[in-house]
Amino acid sequence: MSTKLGLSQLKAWSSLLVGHARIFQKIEREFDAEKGVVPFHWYDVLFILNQQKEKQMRLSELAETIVTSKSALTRSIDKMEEAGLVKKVQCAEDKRGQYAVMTAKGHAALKVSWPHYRTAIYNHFGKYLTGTEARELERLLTKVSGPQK
Amino acid sequence: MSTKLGLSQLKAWSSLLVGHARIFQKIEREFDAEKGVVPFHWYDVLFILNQQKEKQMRLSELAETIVTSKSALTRSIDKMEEAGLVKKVQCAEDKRGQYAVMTAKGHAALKVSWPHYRTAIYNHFGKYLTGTEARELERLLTKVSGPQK
DNA sequence: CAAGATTGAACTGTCAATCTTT
DNA sequence: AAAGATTGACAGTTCAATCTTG
Repeated sequence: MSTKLGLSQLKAWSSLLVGHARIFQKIEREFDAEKGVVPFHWYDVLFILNQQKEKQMRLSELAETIVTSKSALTRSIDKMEEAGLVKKVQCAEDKRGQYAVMTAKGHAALKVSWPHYRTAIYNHFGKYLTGTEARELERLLTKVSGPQK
Repeated sequence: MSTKLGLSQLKAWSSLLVGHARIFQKIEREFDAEKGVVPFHWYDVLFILNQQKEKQMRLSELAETIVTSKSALTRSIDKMEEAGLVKKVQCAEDKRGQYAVMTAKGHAALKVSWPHYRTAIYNHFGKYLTGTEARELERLLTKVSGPQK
């Protein structure tokens, strides 16, 4: 396997590191004291669950989707369950499995949080891109994250 | 302040989240058992120090450069000092300040680690991009991370 | 034995408080 | 009072070990 890492690729890599860190630093800074706005990781979970019919998903599948580890997800989901935003339900077909199911309170939290995130994403990310640039950035980031699995 | 976050911008945002997470997951996975290869954050520190004349930098400046908090950096640098890769030296002009200075062992660790990172960055990132695409990705990520400060 | 999920122990990062120097 | 840096307490993450079911 070759290792021809060119200078332009290395600079692109560096811009990914720094750009991602900067943007996140700014966005997370905004929501420290907000009321009813859930933390980013929770938002991610609720966002994905909301896309599913039945508003539920298997834990292992959810972990893959939001790109985290099974153990980290178990702990997040337990916290979210304490907060009443999801509940865990045993799988009927496969007794090893668990579903995370979004509750009404979870759906409400998603709705309350979204305008805040939308504004932050716009102010610290979206407003710097034209539509064409946004589509090109998406294309390149998708390409570069490689084949699934 | 407006909140016109378009769909293309939102999709670009999502690709940044997922892309970054996927690529990092793969690269970090590769170095669990490697010998003499320092963790990513340490590599970052050594890389930056190596660019400086005198191979040293003030802690607060270093924290800004690698986009992390002062307290997190203090803890990293202390660990790196334990491992002998840097040492801390009090600033002569400003007695509040500390320099992180790369040691010979630190420089050796940088040299040992680099080929591993170069290969990983190539395999999980660089190889998916042509030179033109890499330059365009860098341009967009730099633009989108906004004005400094 | 493998897959889904959980847990304990150790580690790392974060926030606010603190200390020293400017 | 503000800046550079550190620290204690705490929350979140990771790794390997474990348990249950397939």
